[in-house]
Amino acid sequence: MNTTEQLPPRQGEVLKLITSLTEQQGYPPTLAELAQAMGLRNRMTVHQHVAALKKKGLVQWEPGLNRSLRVIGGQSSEPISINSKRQSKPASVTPITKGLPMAGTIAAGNPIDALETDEYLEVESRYAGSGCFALKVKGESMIEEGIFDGDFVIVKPNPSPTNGEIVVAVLDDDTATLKRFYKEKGRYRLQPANKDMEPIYVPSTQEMNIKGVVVGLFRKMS
Amino acid sequence: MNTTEQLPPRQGEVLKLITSLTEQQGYPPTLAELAQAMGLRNRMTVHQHVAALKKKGLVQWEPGLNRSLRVIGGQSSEPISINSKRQSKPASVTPITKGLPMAGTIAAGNPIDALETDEYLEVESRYAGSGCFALKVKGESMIEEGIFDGDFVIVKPNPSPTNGEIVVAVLDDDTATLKRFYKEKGRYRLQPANKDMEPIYVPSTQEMNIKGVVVGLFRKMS
DNA sequence: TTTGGATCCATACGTAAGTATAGTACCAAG
DNA sequence: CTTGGTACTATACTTACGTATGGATCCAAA
Repeated sequence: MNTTEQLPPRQGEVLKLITSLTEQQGYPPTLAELAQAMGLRNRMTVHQHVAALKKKGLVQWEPGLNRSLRVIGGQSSEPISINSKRQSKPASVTPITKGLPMAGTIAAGNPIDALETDEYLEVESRYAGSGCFALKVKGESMIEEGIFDGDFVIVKPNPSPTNGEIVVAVLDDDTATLKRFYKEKGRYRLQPANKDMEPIYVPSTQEMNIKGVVVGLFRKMS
Repeated sequence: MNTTEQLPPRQGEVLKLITSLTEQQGYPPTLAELAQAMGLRNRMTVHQHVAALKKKGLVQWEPGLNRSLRVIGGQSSEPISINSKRQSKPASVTPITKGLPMAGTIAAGNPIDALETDEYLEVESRYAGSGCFALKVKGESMIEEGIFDGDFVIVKPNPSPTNGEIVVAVLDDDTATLKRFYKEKGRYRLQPANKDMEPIYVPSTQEMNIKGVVVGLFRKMS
C-alpha cells in the first residue's frame, strides 16, 4: 500500500501528476489543473481522488487554502508503542525544512535582524530521526527545573540513563512519571524538582522500567 | 547589484521570505502571508515589493493565479547574482514532516502506551508559515516565567502587542530585550520576570519598537 | 525644485479555487 | 443481494486572494 502501482489507477495517476506539475510549475496544481490534465470535466472527480489519497496518508493540504496540495513522503504514520517491542522503522523521507531562522541572542545587546542568518532552529526535524516522541507534562513535580504544567517534553528512547538525567519511568503500577534519575547503592532514586515532593525509591532488585531520557522541552506561550 | 545585500532592505527580505516560506510550507506564500511575516498590515505593500523584484527579474508569477509566486534562479540559500547566467528554475517544493509523535500525558497516572495516536507535536512547521524566528535567550530577566538562560524563544512578528504579552523590544540604544509588555498612561512598561530587576519605562511620545511577540519556547536538555 | 524609487497605508472589486450537495454507473467481495 | 470502493457528472456557494485605485512620507539624484 505504499506504491502507486498498488493504488487504484486514477489515484496513482493523480499522485504522479501532483508531483510532476508541482515540479514543473514551482507551485502545486489546483484541482482544475489536475482535472484538465486527466481529461476530466470537473474538479469534483479529482477532489474525490485526492480525498481518498489523503485518507491513505499520501497527500495533504490546508483546508480552504488555494494551491496547498502536496504529496507527503509516502509513509503513513505508524503508532508508537512504548510498551511494545520496537519495530525497525521503515525508511522515511528526510525532511528538508530548515526550521526557524535564528535571529541571534537576545539580551546580548546586539541588534536583531530576523533574516540575516544562516542558522535555523530545528526541533521536530532534529529529533524525528531518532525515534523521539513527545509527552505533555501534567503537574509540577519538575517545576524547579523549569518544566511546567502543560509543557511538552521531548523524549529519546533510552533504557539506560546516566545519573542526573531526567527520565520517563514507568512504575510498578504502570503509571509513568517524570523525574531525575539516580542509581544509588542498592536502589534507584527518582528525584522530583519540587521541594514539596518526596523522591521515589525503587530497589535495585526490581527491574527499572525507563522509557527514555528527556532531551528537549517545548512550551506554547500564546 | 550583485547580491541580495545590494537590494533595498525590504526587497531583500521579501526575496528571502518567499524562498524560505516556500520551502517550509511546500507551496508558495500569498501576499498576505508575506505581509504578516513582515509585520505589515496589508498586502499591497508586499505587492509593490514583489512587483519591484519582478521588474528586476528576481521573481515571477502567473498573473491572476493564486499562490504562483516564485523566486527565479539560484538555490534557496545562495546569493542571487543578477549579472550571471542563470536558469529559470523555480524553487523546489518539498514533502513535509508530521512532527514528533505525541505519546500522551505524563504524570497523569495512566500508562503510557496508547499511542494509537494521530497527534504530533510540531514546532518549526507550526510556526514557519508566519515568518516566526527564534532567539537564544541570554540572562535571567524572565526566569520567573520559566524562560532560562540558553533557552530559545520563538517570536512571531507583531508590531502591536496586547498588554501582558512577552515581546522582543528594541530600545533606543539598539539593544534588544525580552520583557512583558504593558501600555500604561503616558508610557510603556517593559516588565522583567525577576524580582531582582526593575522595569524599563519608555515614554509614549517615543516610538516603541516591538519586533514581535513570544509564541513559543524551546529548550535543549541534554 | 522636480523626479523617481522605496516604503507604508486604505478600500473595493472581480476572479480563482475549494467545498458542499446531489446524482449515476460499474465492479468485487461478503 | 448488499455494501463499499472507484470513477464519473452537474450546479451552487463561499472564501481565498490577486489586482486596481487611491493616498501619504521620505530620500537621493538630476
